[in-house]
Amino acid sequence: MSIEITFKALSDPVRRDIIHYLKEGRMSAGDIASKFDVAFATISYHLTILKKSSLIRETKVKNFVYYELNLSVFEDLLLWFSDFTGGESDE
Amino acid sequence: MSIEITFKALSDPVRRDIIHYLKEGRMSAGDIASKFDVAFATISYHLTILKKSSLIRETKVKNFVYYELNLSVFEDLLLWFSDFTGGESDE
DNA sequence: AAGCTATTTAGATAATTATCTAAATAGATA
DNA sequence: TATCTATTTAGATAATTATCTAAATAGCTT
Repeated sequence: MSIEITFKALSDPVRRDIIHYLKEGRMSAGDIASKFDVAFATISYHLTILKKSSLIRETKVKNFVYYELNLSVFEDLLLWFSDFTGGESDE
Repeated sequence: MSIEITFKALSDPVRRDIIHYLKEGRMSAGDIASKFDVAFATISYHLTILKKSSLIRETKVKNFVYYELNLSVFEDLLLWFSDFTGGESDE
């Protein structure tokens, strides 16, 4: 996981909304897209970025593509932050 | 604190490097800038963005401007992430 | 006041990113 | 096979962002 790619992925409101929806469980690309007022292809673009960041992963079933959160990356991020709040100032 | 502004602030590598330096303690704008190979004014721009996100705060002493981390915002972010990972209170 | 020192602001430009429409791909079904 | 459904890719464009140089601000020191 690259923190660069991950933070870039999280820096867009549409992408944060997507991961919020995925908190409730896996969804198909189409179902995700239908929640937004932007073009289908735009959501596909955002899903690709989220996938590259490993924040989500895909599963193909029939001709659907389902997406779900990859929680282990969120835990890595928690760790990144706790480095600041934790108190150890040792490199 | 707006999560939008905060994530945007964290999405740039120079800004993440700045907060990394500030982990060691407060520093003047000039000392921060001297760590980077970009123009002074560029670092000033980044400091403004970090300040707007409340990730850092400034203190003016003489004609220096010192910056330091604002840890409470990091804790808010920790909370934002733990919402995904299941929370720390429920095991 | 004049001249430093530290930092920010302005204005311009290059690079990156988000968005759109249209076309392409891939699997499912008649 | 032809066609439908779901999704992605391509190409274009608009919006945003990071960067630079030059000028401005503000506080110190003599």
